[in-house]
Amino acid sequence: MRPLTFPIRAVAKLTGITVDTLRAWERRYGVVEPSRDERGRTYSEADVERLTLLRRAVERGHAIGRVAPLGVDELRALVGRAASPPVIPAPSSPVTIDGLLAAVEGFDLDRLRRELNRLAVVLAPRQLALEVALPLMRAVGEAWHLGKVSIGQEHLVTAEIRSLVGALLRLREPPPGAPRVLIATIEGEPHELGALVAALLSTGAGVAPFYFGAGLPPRELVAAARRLRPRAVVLSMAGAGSVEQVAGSVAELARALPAGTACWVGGAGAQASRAALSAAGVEIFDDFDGFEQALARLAA
Amino acid sequence: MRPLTFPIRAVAKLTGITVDTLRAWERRYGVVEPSRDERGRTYSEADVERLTLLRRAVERGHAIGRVAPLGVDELRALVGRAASPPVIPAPSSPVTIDGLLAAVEGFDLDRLRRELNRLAVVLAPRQLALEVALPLMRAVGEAWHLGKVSIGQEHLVTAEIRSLVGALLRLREPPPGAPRVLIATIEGEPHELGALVAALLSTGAGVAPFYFGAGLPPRELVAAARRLRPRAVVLSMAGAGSVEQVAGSVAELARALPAGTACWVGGAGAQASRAALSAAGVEIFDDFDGFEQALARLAA
DNA sequence: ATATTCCGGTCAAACCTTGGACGAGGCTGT
DNA sequence: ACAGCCTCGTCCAAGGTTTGACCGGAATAT
Repeated sequence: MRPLTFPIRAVAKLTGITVDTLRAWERRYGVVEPSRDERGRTYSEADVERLTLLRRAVERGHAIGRVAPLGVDELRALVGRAASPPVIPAPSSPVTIDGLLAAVEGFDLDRLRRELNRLAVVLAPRQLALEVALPLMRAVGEAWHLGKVSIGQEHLVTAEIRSLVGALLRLREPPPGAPRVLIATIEGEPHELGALVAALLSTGAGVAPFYFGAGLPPRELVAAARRLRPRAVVLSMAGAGSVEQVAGSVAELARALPAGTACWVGGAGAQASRAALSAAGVEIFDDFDGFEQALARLAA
Repeated sequence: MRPLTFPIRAVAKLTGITVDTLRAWERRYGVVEPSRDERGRTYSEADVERLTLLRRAVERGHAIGRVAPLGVDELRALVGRAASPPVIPAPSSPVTIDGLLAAVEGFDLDRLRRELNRLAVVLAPRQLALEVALPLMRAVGEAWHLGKVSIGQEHLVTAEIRSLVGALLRLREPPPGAPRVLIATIEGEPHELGALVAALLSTGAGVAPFYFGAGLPPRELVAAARRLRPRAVVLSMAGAGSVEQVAGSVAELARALPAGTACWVGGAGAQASRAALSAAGVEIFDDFDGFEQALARLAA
């Protein structure tokens, strides 16, 4: 393949040096020696890198006349990365679930939605997922056991949170080239909140989630994995239904995944079927903390 | 199944190249060789991809005459490897803001909010900012000049967009160790939309924005820059008010910034006071494109 | 009739080239 | 302190090419 070359205009955009200055630097200091063709200067990639370094050096106060004759290595040393220490500590405001729960108990959907939106604006998605969505669902579950909320109310709040998290999910575009994970819930496992939270955490960790929703047959997931080539297939097992059957499906899936694609499972159901799952090569996460660490390893 | 083909009009929409230019490119450089049927040219999907790449290359400063003979792979290399497998093709679907404008004209805040939220869910933040928020504000401004909307309506939609973009901003947490920029509007410049968009673009580029809002005195900004040590202080100058005075404040600020912190300014007001600003060492951006490239250089 | 496409010709704006000049800021010697 | 010199980004002029857009006329389909 022919080496890439750039006309002066493109170099100006890439380096942030104006066209005039570029020519002046070349004329006066021989900063680079681009080759020419009938259309004018053609810079090489090496030229562009050198110019970028020079620009940075100048930005830091060095005179162009002094740094112009330096070699690339010297320039690189000159503009070496400076990590900057001072970070503003974000005051972590305690979040109360009580207000939300009260809204649910009072069937006050409006208030619930308002509160959730307010929190969504104030909190980072990760915080929202871990400190609001999950505790709220847990609280609602307990309230249901106590007979304080009905099954209808539970569905209501689930739907609400689902749509909120779903919206958050779409709002964050992963960086290009980020590692991919495929996130879903397997056939027989209808609770998708855990999967949603996993998707949200993925985006926060610089991993691109492909969220497939709840109740996918293993075959579908395998087919999807073959096409998308994710680094991992992430499944959530809440463990409310028939754990054995779900675990069986997961094991079947894990064995059929292409090489290079791991199978990660979290949730109470996963912990209940630890033996069967790990025999099939599944990695089990006991909490979202471990999951986030695994994500960080992927993104690194 | 017959392979998909597109008439010239559709290709123009898809690639963003006008019909005339499309024909000129073909005539002069043989950029693609679409087949013909009785209606005219029929472009293949490959043609469309090639043309899109060419357009991007031209946008980045390459001369069409020079890049025309290059192969698809070379073009892709030239344009940067943003080409992950096209799982989410993200066709640059032109978003219409007519509905939004109609909602504003009809004082239909509910509908405006609904529409904006819908778009916020569907579109990536970058797209939302550049293709919805900015054009909408421009359209509202024009409608105001024509007397079709009142100043109150303008404030309404401004507030709405502001809160939406503000929410988006908080939703994205930058990766730890990312380079920082400080974003604000200087004393005397009340329009903060440009600054908000800049903040949004920063997060997309892997740069952590510290957003300070509108109307900061230079002294405050310098003090903040001293503590935070950002790589750049980014200011938006819409240029509605007294441009000279604002430019003076910006120049004052630029001279007082600590070494290693650049001063970047964008907006119509910046272009109007180009001379005074660049004398003070301010870097001026004519469009968000240039700003994004500068961000990319920071993050690199 | 109206709309779309075709083609070739034409034109103005943008671009690249070289070389010189201007001016703001910094350094130095008196 | 002040004049003089140097540095360096920007601007200009002049001469050339490139390129996007527009025009007019013809063909064809709705």
